[in-house]
Amino acid sequence: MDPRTHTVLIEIAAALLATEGPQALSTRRIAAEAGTSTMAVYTYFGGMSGLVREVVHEGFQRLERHLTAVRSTSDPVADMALLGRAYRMNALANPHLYSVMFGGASLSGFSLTDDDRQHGRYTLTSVVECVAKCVAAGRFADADVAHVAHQMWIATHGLVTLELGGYLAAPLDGEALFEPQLVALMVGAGDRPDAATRSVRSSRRRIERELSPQAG
Amino acid sequence: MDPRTHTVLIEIAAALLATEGPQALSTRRIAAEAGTSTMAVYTYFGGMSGLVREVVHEGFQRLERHLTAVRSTSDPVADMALLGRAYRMNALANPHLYSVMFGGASLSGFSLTDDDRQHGRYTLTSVVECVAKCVAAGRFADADVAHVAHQMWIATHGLVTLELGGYLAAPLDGEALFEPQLVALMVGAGDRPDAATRSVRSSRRRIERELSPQAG
DNA sequence: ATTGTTGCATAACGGCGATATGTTTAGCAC
DNA sequence: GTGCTAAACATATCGCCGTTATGCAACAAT
Repeated sequence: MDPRTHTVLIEIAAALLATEGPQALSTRRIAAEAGTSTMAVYTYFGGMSGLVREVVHEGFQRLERHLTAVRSTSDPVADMALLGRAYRMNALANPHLYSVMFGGASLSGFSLTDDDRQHGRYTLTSVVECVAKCVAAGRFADADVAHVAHQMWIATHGLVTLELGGYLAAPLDGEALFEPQLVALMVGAGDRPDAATRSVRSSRRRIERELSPQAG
Repeated sequence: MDPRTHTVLIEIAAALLATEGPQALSTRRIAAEAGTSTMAVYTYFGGMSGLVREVVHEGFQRLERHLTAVRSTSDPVADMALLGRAYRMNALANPHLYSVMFGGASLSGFSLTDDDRQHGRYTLTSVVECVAKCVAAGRFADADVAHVAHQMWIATHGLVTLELGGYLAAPLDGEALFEPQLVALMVGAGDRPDAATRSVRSSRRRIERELSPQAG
């Protein structure tokens, strides 16, 4: 059992999924790129499904890392917007992976187990904590925190999947819809419209400020 | 060119997709069930993708029929909730079809064209009209109607896809999240919380009333 | 009647996931 | 060192897939 081959196979599969999409994932192709035979996929992962499962777990971990990497500011509502941005950007950066993770993109009989989905639900913990902060700060109404967190997740997921599916065309594309969508939900959660708008806009400015040094 | 064979193939494909999922869709299986050969799929649809495309178009039409079949009441906000219910119920009744339509469930290299997606966007026309009514009735703020309609669509789509993916588990399943999600968005659109809650609840009672004679 | 076209059956091709069957290698008791 | 065992991997094969090529019967037009 060579742990290097194990990781190499996952990385190659992830790269193939990212660059050429689900239909590029085949045992023969992966084995060829790894310089081994198709049997490696079976000895290490029990088959194609097992390998895809590992790639999906990797995707969940990456998503979780992106979300926990969001630094909290003094404005919890702005933090929520930052969380949404991080979530959306991660999905847009890895569209095929996101589809397999949440879209149930049925690739050659692969399907997630309840265990896999449990990883996906951890996505919510960051959001729940943020909603709790918003409530504690008096910005959101003292409603069911889990409900509100789910609403944020659902809306962002819906936006992302429709965007990935090509259903949000310019001029009303995902970018133009993201902020008003968040503001509407925040107002629905009890925040004042002007305050929510300010928080969301400030989160955008913060992102732009952080990205500009990298672009320059 | 037998138009009956044409329709029979589509119906069989749709039935297979509905009952056994995407992986049951194969030219050989469909041809066997239709009592013909695999060539029929190619003479009529040019290949598997063409057949799937017809099934998807059928799905869009069925969705549109479900949405336009929603009778408008005296309360446009309740109408919006009824629209959302019809959308969700249609998706839950045809989960595999919905995945192919919007989830980009990559089955054997099939992918939607911009023309296909245009059909999907017609989904919005019912919603846009309903939002316009809500604004006209003074229930929603006089904001961008297209934005609000998109928000409704996005949220309902997000709820449905997460539900289909198995990510909304009891006790916070799709059923428990549907109404608060709608209320939050309606409040975000400018409606008063108590009024929105009443409208959504009345829409649920209306549905229950209409379904009870069928159940008995 | 002949010709061309259409509709579909049959067979074949390349590629897929998966399995069966070697073959080679690694670890280890002695 | 030798011999044994088990794992890692290669090769070949099976059944299924979408697709294409080929053949053939029915029919239309001339």
